[in-house]
Order: sequence, then structure tokens, then C-alpha cells
Amino acid sequence: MTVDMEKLFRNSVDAAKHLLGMELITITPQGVTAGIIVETEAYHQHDSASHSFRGKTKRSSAMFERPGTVYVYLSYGLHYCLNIVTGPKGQGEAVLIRALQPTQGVDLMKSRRNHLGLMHLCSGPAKLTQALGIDITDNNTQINNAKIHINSEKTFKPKIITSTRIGISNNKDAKLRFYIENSPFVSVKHKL
DNA sequence: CTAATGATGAACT
DNA sequence: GTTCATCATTAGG
Repeated sequence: MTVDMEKLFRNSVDAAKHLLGMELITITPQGVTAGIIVETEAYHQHDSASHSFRGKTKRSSAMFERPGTVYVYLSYGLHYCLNIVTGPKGQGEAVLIRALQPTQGVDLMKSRRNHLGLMHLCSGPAKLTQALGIDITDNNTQINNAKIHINSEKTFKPKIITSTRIGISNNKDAKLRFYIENSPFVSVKHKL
């Protein structure tokens, strides 16, 4: 990760906002797939909804690595979700990537996603990992190193909406979900 | 050791 | 709106 990127990734809330509008890219043997990040959530160690809340465990250990580390976990026994770890190292902070607007490799995404339509390819945290070919083998790898990349140059300035997070039972009222206004590609449209 | 649960998605009615 | 697939982690005995 460049010095520039390190600055953007100082804490999970700022990173969650900065990541909106950036392009997330995977380079695999099957081809390149990519999409604009349109929805994120921030998690941190003093947040009872976070996997890092009870300290470092076997599952969450990647969350305590340096900024730019990838944290992937198995959700509900069958889905993978992608997080980008933010700093400082050891704090257990990360940003969950919840939705993308597909930009590159749409046909490959469709083949990985059982040939669903454009709106169903990346509109959820486990949908986008499947579409981009991300799984548990990517856990604890580094961004912009080999397979998973983020292009920090935005092609537009997104208007950011802040809301409560999706699918959690602890710390429900914290407004730590961020998404791009009027994007049809977000996972859930309602919620405050 | 056992049992409940979950940062979800697909397929239903 | 509801149900359920499916398993690592976690709490508890």
C-alpha cells in the first residue's frame, strides 16, 4: 500500500467513507473483475458488533494486522465476506465492503453467479465476493499486492449517506454504514 | 463435550 | 412477507 493510501486508512470510519467511489479489482486466472464500491460498514474493537470486540481469535486475527490487510470470513457457514483492515495496527479495525457497481468482467461475474442479472451480481457482501472470486484463501493477504486491488483514484465525488448497519444484533443504533446516494447497486435501500 | 448463533442469500408464498 | 441451507465460533456444563 502506498503512503497515500495509508493516510486514508487511519481509522475505519474515515476509510469506510473514503472507499466509496473507489474501484475494487480482482485479477484471477479466469480474468479481471471489478466494481465501484458503493456501500461499506465500519467496525472497531470497542464495538460489540465487531468480530474484534472480544480480542484476537483464530478467525479475526487478520483484523489486527496492518492497514491494507484483507480479512475474509465465512458467514452463516456458506458465504464469504470481504473486509479491508484499517489502522493503526493491532486496533482490530476494519471496513466491510457491502456492495459494488460492476465495471469490468461482467460476463465472468455472471458465470460465477449462476448467470444472474447485473443488479444481482454485487449487491451484497457475499454476492460480491462470489462475483469477484474471493474466498477464505484470500484472508490475511495484502491489498494491491497480487489478486485484490483498490484504485484510489475516483472518477466522481460521491454524496455519502450515513445509516445504521445491516444484519447485526449488538450496537444496532451506531450509524456506521455508508453508501452512495441514489445508487441502485446498494444491498438494502431503506434503513435510517 | 453440547448447543446456539450469525457483518447472508436464494427460493419460496 | 417467510423458510432454510450449512458450519466455525462461542458460551456453557
